[in-house]
Amino acid sequence: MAAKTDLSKLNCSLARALAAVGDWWTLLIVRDAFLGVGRFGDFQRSLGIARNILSARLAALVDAGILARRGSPARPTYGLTEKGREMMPALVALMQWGDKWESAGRPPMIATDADGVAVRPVQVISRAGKAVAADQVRLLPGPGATKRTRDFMLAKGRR
Amino acid sequence: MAAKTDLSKLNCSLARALAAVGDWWTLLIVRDAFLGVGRFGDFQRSLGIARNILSARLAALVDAGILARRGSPARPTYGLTEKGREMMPALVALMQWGDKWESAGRPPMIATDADGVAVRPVQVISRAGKAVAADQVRLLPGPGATKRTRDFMLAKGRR
DNA sequence: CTGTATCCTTAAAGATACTG
DNA sequence: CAGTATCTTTAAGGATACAG
Repeated sequence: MAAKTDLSKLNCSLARALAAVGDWWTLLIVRDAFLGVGRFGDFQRSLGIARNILSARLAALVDAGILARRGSPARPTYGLTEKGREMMPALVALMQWGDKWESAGRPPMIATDADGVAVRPVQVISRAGKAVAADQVRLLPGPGATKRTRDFMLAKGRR
Repeated sequence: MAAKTDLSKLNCSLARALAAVGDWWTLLIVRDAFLGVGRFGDFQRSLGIARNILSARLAALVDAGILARRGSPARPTYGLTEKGREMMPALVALMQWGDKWESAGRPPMIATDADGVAVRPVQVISRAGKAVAADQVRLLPGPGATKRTRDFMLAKGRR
């Protein structure tokens, strides 16, 4: 990072999402939270992260409304909020991508439904309910687009 | 990051995915590539990234097999490979999360199908074809899990 | 056990000049 | 236009000691 540009200014939801959770530790902490980890010490041992960094990350996640501190202040538990839980599809999609392309076909971890049956690969689904292939997905300006963004996207979006 | 631990050692697909694409610029470059950007200069202007950084990131992405250099060596075009295109669901999921939680309901950009109709929010879908709520998704050890990972996940995974 | 406070190292990012 | 080569800055991360 170092002297990094502020991603949250880029007028892009992806950039904002990354600004909120855009480093390794943050997403891995969220993953641990999904796994049921809640204690400071458990995060620390699970991830091998330095205590001060973990402290800062947890505070940032609470600040961002992704985690919530619960229980006794002296010995709190960190749990996902709704905002945090809604990261699940992105997390699973990333994990599946890693499974397929970076784990040589031997995934250390798989996402399942409540019955323990592996879920489908996450897909982009059209309004009509059909899977949309990656090269068919288009990114178009939304209501929050600036003129600059709009011009850029329309110029480049023609394919 | 500075003296960072090597994420690719964590035996976690998410960590490996993050190790491959785990910084802001990388994902934003991939996003631009989805938008049709292919030229060095266009990436540079679009993102406001320093030339040397862009150069390094593009090389890393090519090296990781996410982008491919095509056309004349003197004036190449960077295009997504299949591995790159398969990041789309994760990218869209992250973008939608940013839309909902970080863009005050005015998304600068929306994902649509080929007809320009906004796609559904990305969901985790069970083998049987039903949406799985975030708190119903379970993460279980896969074939590549080490004993340590397995023990950890089973201990924490009980909910 | 859950942090906070320091100190230190290092690598990531920026700026910029230069080359093919 | 598409990079490479330097140089500098800065902040992220690690280690560790200390506090409640």
